[in-house]
Amino acid sequence: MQKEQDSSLKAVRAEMGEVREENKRLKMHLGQMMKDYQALHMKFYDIIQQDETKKSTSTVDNSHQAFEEPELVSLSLGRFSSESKNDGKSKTYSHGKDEEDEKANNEGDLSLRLDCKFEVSKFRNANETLPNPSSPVNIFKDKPKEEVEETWPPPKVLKTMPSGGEDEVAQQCPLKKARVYVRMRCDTPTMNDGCQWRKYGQKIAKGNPCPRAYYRCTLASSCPVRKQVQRCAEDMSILITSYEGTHNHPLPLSATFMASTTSSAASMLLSGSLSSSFRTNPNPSATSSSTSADLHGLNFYLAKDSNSNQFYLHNSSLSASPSHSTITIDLTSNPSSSQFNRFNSSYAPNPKFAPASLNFSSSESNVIPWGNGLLIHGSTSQLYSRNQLGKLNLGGRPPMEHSLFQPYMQQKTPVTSQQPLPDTIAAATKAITTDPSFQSALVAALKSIIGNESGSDNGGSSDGASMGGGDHLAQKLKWGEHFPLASGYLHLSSPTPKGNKIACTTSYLNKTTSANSQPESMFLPTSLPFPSPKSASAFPGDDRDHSN
DNA sequence: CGGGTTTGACCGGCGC
DNA sequence: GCGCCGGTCAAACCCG
Repeated sequence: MQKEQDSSLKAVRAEMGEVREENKRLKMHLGQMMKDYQALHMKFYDIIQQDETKKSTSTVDNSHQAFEEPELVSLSLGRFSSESKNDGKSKTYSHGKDEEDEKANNEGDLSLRLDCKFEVSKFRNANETLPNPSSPVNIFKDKPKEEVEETWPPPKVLKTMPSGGEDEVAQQCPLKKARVYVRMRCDTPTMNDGCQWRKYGQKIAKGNPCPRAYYRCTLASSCPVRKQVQRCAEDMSILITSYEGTHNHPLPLSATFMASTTSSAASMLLSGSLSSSFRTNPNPSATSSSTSADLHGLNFYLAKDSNSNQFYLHNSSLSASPSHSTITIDLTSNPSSSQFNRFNSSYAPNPKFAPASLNFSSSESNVIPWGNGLLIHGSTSQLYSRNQLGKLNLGGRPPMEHSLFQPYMQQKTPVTSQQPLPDTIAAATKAITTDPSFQSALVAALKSIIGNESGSDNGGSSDGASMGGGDHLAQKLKWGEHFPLASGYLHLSSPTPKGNKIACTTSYLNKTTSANSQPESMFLPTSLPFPSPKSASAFPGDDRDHSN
């Protein structure tokens, strides 16, 4: 008995040592990335400022272009193209000095290091020596390689997808399907994701009494994007929407959130961002083995089902199967429910799809102010992921973001806190629900996080008519209308591929915040995100997507 | 009348 | 080969 304890203790210590070593390496990489980031950030500002001054007097379309371009430049993190186009650019993560300091102050926080792991995982191809070989458990060692080869959009989609355009990169490796599931509580039959959808079919899927509705994007006649809407069998209030394909046309801003989210998530899924090292997770609920990790603030908790090769995610994650890759974005704000169980039981009706979830909700999330320009969203619900923080780098131009977030950041919360922080949550909730500036900034931040798929989704692009620079406010209003942050729980994750860091570009933020005189109605806090205003029926059975 | 929805039929993949 | 099942098609229908 004693021997066993000693040996296990030794093992744990050895593991700790390895993790420490890995941490050191990661920190080094982080530092390097920070330098690159700072440099690129400065360059980016210059470019943006030039752009803005150049195009401020242009037509609506041009203004829009000015709006879109910065995203294409600065937010193209985590695209497939980013890797080949500009490795340096891909390093423009949101790691700020504060964050680095914060990490330094949290020596023992493994999650932060894992955060780094994903950061560097992006450069796996370029630098095979990146840390993680000593990782105690690396169940994804093989898996990610598969994922790397996976592609987005799926081949099926490619058949109908017009060549050229911004999907070129994606078309370069048409191998596997990727599907992004979005879970959210929604009373309405379908969430309004900003796109126009035409229903083309409905089926009763096995295992779910609620019919599944099939939609295709009608914003462009040739758009290959399809979505399926289905009520969760176990919780009818949860709407499960799956997206497949990539928009090959400009999207209205209101649609970019979801499009970018799904696209980014899929990209991350397919790009093998999970390839970095993982650690075993002692969570007994894990079916076989489990891992937890963090993708730039996205709490990853994966439980690998050895039988089905499925990865269930506690908080957020993604996975791929040889045939089909799925990722789940959980936007349900249900503090009382067990996400893990949800995913395990009610999710992924089709077992042949390796389900994964990217949970934007957390039972014990907090919004942690983190220094200048960094808004940290973290979850405290994991065993060792509780300090993994989704980071919104709202910095870059300290004065503005600082002033913007100062009031909320002053709701200081210890990063190392292990318990739910009601005060913080309350503060965040209040901030989210009451302060339009904050909301606006969050919109920008979210947009920046997941809007970097604009290359394929044309995130930030517009439907042309109303998306001019002068209509930015209107866009935001629309956006806010479509995407009210739920229940005061703001769960930000950053499903960017290849572990790209989330960065809220200052240009966008500035634009956003500069128009922060918008009325408070910009965000209508509601417990149900993405309500479809026109929706009439409550179930996909009579699921009419009136999001158009 | 045009566009969207409904719904049964059809098709292809997959497992047995 | 057969049946199941998910996904899609397309004619009929509905609605503004």
